[in-house]
Amino acid sequence: MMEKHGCECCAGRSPAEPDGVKTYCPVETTLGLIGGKYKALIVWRLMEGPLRFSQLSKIVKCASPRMLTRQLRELEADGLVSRRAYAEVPVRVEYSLTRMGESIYPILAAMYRWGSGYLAEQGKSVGCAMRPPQDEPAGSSGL
Amino acid sequence: MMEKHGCECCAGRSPAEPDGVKTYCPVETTLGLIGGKYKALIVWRLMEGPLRFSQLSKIVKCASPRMLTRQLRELEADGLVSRRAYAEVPVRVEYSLTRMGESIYPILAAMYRWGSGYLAEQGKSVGCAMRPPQDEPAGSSGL
DNA sequence: CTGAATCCAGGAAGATACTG
DNA sequence: CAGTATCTTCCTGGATTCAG
Repeated sequence: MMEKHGCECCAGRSPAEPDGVKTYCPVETTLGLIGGKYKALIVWRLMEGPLRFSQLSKIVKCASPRMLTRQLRELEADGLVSRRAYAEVPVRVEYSLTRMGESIYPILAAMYRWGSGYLAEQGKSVGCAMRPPQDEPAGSSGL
Repeated sequence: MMEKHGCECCAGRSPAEPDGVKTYCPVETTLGLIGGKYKALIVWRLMEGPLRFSQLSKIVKCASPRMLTRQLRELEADGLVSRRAYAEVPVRVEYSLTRMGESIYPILAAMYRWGSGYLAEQGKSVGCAMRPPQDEPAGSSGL
């Protein structure tokens, strides 16, 4: 996934070094994980607890089933989301965050806060399907 | 730039609300600003001080002049980078961060740290043209 | 030195219809 | 309910060439 050419400058998404050892840029990696369409929103909402496919569909209203499935599959392959199917009738599938997925919350929250400030400075108004982040435990709020 | 359709769920990159008021998702906005190719690397390196076009070319080795120019122009249009041309012969152009551009550093640093942990857990090795982030002032290191 | 102009390929994403 | 299957469009980014 995301295989590119192999140059030390953009060693982000999986270049091959001359000696055959692949290296990755942490920032590009992180961006690649949550940069996909709806991914940030999906992860954000799953922070509150597991959701099933139909519930996610309502949250990410404009995503076609195909897109939603793809994003979820990628998040699953990347180890941020886990999928659990229940053998019931009708079928029930629940998506939840892995511990790795949960651990990315501070970054999303930081982006939310910084983005809000940026938008304010640009004279634009905030409005999205995410809910504002909870205040962090004292000490990290200074980010 | 980045005009899309207009749905409250993906109200990230500039949807039009029914009443004509555009709203934006802070997280999508932030991702849009640094998500472009080489943008994170460019901003990261400019943290250390202004750089001219040729210097950036050496840092972002695999970027063609066209791409580098485009990324820089977008960063400039978004208010993160400022461009200064000196009427000399030969021409000299310096790029530097605006205050808004500098203010995004904690987010990049947080992504660097989280991404490093993620890569470690995946058994992959880190290696990129960025330099590891400096330690933050005590208190915010707990991000 | 710092780009601009042009052309092109590949992947991401949208629309629509269908299924176990 | 929770997806798949196709087809198409769009946009990002790459390669190359030329210019002030």
